[in-house]
Amino acid sequence: MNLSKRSEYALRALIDLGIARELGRPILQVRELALKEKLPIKFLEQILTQLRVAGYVDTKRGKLGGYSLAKPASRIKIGAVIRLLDGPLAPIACVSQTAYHRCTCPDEAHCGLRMLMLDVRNSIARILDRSTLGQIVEITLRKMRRDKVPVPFARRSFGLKDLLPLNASKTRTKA
Amino acid sequence: MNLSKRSEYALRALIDLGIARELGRPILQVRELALKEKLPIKFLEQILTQLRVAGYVDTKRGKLGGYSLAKPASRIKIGAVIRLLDGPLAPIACVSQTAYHRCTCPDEAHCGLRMLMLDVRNSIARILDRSTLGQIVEITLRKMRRDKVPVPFARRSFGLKDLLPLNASKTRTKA
DNA sequence: GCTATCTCTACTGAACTAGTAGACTTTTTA
DNA sequence: TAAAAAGTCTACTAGTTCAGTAGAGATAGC
Repeated sequence: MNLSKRSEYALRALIDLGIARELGRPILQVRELALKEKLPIKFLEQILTQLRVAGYVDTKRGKLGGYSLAKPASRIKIGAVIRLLDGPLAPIACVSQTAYHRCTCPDEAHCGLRMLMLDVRNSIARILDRSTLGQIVEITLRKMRRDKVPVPFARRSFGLKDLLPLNASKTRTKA
Repeated sequence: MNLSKRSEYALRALIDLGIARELGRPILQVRELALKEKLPIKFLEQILTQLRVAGYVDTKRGKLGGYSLAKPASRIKIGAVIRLLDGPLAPIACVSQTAYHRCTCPDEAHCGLRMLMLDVRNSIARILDRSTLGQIVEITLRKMRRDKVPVPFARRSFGLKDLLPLNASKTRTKA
């Protein structure tokens, strides 16, 4: 019943991109994403490439380049992202809707295990196929504001040339 | 979101043991189980050993030996069996009830991914921790009878020394 | 004591996971 | 126009897990 690191990192990155866009910063660099979520940068890069190929993110090369969402967050379904990276949601292939494969049991119609797993797969799919990135971003932001937690990726307020290097605020938070 | 073969085979075996007991044959041999479910016998043996150590099945050695359920089927929770063989049900460790482990995200309380995965884990656990082997056996048997499908592991009706070898009925079914 | 059964330990090939490395291309900007 | 800063692409890898296989040994029934 595991979510792979690939999927986990992909979702974290997408959520961050969604939050950042909502706050007026449509483009983020791999470095920023990796830093914020403490992920290995090169691994994250690979994952973002996968997301680009699948049409979830756009990229811009060169200086001031980076990644952005390729479509409205409300149209990105979490279930689809997980299926892309981890394969089917179903615990066993014989109850998968998207990648059905017969199992070895002699009689599917009377297989107790199958009935149970079908229940599980439907329950998982109901949640993941209905929730969108948009919802998650919205809920997260609302919670952060309610609890007065500083939101990440706030718009840079000093024009293109920032007065502070990117990690300065991080270093100074505790001081 | 995968169920391992280990868990799958374990559950198939337990269900079979439950059905067999219900039909008056409390003990089954590995060979019978492997044959019915088409599983590799030595692998299944390993799994059954694990189930024995955990107290789910009893064994009897020697001729006429075999495996039987160590407790009432109604007291065997599917979730517990899966946890034994596959580890926690939760998709990520930071939402596990039985094996919680902090993740790398900076703020658990405001992590959108976590909220979502908590939902998924609860949904899975709700199903698997509530269903018992007894329920599955009961439903399976009822379905089989309703559909007039021949039930497996019917009581041997000719005393200890069967007139037919074990696989004869299987071979002849189609003829 | 023979035979059929479970028991225990060790081994293994293949696939997967979670990365790392580095040369290359593209864009900005000084 | 060239340096710097970004993403791109391909290849590699250590470690782990999965799904078994193998075989000698213990035990019980006949």
